[in-house]
Amino acid sequence: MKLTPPTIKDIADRANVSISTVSRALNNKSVVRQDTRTAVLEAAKLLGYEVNVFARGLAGGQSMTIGVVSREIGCTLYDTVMQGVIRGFAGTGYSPIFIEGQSGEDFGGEMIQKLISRRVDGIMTLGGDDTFPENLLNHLPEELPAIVIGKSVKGWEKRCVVTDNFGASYQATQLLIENGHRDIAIIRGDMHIQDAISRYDGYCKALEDANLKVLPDLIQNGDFLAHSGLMGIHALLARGKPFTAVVCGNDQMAIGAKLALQRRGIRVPEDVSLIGFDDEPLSAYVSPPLTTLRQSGVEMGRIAAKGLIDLISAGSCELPLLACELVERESVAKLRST
Amino acid sequence: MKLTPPTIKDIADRANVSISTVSRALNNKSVVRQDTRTAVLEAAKLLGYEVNVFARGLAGGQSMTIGVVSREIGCTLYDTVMQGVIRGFAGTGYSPIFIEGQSGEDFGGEMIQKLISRRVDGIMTLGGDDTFPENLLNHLPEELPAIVIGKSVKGWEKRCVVTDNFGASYQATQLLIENGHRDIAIIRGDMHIQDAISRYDGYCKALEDANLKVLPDLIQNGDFLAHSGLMGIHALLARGKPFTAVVCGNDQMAIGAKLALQRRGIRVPEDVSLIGFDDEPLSAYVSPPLTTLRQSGVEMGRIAAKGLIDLISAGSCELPLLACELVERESVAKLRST
DNA sequence: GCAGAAAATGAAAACGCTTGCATCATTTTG
DNA sequence: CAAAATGATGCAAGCGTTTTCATTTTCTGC
Repeated sequence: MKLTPPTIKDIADRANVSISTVSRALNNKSVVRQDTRTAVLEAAKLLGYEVNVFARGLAGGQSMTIGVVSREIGCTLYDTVMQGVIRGFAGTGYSPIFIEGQSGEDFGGEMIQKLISRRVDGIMTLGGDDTFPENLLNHLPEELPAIVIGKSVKGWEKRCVVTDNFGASYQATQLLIENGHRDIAIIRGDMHIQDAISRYDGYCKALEDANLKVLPDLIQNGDFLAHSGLMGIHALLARGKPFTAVVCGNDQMAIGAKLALQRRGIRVPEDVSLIGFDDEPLSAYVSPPLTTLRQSGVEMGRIAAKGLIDLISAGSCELPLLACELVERESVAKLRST
Repeated sequence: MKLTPPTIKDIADRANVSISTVSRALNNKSVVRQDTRTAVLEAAKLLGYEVNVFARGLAGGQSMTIGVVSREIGCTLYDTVMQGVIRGFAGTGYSPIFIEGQSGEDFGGEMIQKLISRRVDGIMTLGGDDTFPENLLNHLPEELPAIVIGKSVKGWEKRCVVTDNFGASYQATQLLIENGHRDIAIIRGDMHIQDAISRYDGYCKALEDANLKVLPDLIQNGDFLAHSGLMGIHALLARGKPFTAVVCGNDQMAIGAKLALQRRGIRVPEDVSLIGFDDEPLSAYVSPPLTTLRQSGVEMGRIAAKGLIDLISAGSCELPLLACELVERESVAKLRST
């Protein structure tokens, strides 16, 4: 590797133009004549020129850096979203940097400072709870392009990449209802998290639309981890209120629930149907294979990245509402007539 | 947010010193008098100063950026390693940027250029296959600090963060042997990947040390995905050579294998014992719960981050060989005397 | 109390790029 | 055909740091 990479000065010499022209040609400003531009571009290519991000950033140009800020990660979905983000930015010149806020962190403070310090060209937020990402967004300079992933934030609807959790959950619950189930329990995810809330709402709506009651005895809280699914079943059972199906906040909890049921001698799906969310890699390989609603984290990340780039360059972006795909496997069965 | 963040000039004015002194004080150079330093630091704090990474980078200082380059990710373990890396750098001032090389990418070219362009202070590589990360490392400037995660690279032993896959696999196989098993099959991971190779080697060594033969008929290739575990069992069974235990390259394949076995009416662990790797979140919640060797990706990432920082600041680092922890659950049983 | 050494500080030159303004070349217009 | 408008290019001033070198201050030993 060359110790001192070529600079625009080198290009300028080689192409017999001034460095300003080189800069303009490289940045696709319109004021360069076509043949000069190609000459410059050729010289640049020949020299293996790569812009010095720092110099550009300093000079007031773009930093080509995107700040991706999230609350504590640890949820499988957002891991894959990160992947999608990385891929989405690959080859675009932008580099995402990830900032993970510890819970309870002062988002207005340190985090913003870090973003400023790096002069990010845009930011993305990952995930949502009661206060995040609103607390961050509120402190952001108006003109900084931002995309929100995983929560539909008031006033930012056009800039949110979300899966239709409500609709998906509605669909899941409806599937259960169509199969004859009446006593449908739910093990919710962490209700501080937006996804959990939307899914719960979808469950309620589906029930109501079918003239079924939402019974507190059939509602159990979890935290998206398998263990809470398992404990959830025990809690549900302990209440004595019978149920024949359970909507689970995600696959992990569904699998925990499944285990708890099976250990108690309750068969899935013969006695109790189960449905999850996310379609994790393993969900197809448990017994019975889990019926679930698939959403692609990678896709979310990709879309968000593309959206943010559009936002930066064009000032606007088009973001589709991502639908979940129902993956019917074997954990849901028709209610046996008793 | 202030539109123009404070600069060292502002601090200098406020503390009645020159900007050079401010710079020195901020960077902990020894040549500043103690009281001047505190004065500067106070002023900086008061103004909410945050260094402009670009200016620093340009001026030849540090970029405070770490390049994390990997082959295609998609393996759950490396997702969590990424998390560990992010956390490991949190609060240190360094920001990792992730670069994912598509397979077949010319590592000597574009990728290096990007790293240079960003003037990274150090790099980390994630994962390993036949040629990666050697192909990258060879093109690196000598003086660039680098840490390798997931492969023990020749000549870089001191800079590799690896789990003892060989030892872990040896231990796994040994556990099976201790339980009386003689006919032990293996479903290997993708043999282009270092982890798969080491695990296979450990399996062979354990067998040999117990005077058992490594039989080609009991060796099956997989790709770390559950489906390949499932197919692996079918292939193994089709060969007709009986076996009573299977070492699987990771938990996903183990769970795929388990399903295949159960579907064929072969009981786990009564008829065939199964052992996996990685201890994925769900591994404890399948039936029977999977015996496995746990390794912590987050821990790997953390350690690597710390190591790299040491390397950058002190010129050397201490990296422990990470041991896997045997998690005994219920997928391994004593061989029934026939 | 002073010479000289050591320590602390300041002035100014990079670092590589963008960009406003001035300049020069090329068209267009009257 | 001259004058004005337009288009393309060059010049030079930053951007906020670090760092070298020179200068000033403080300390040491006599």
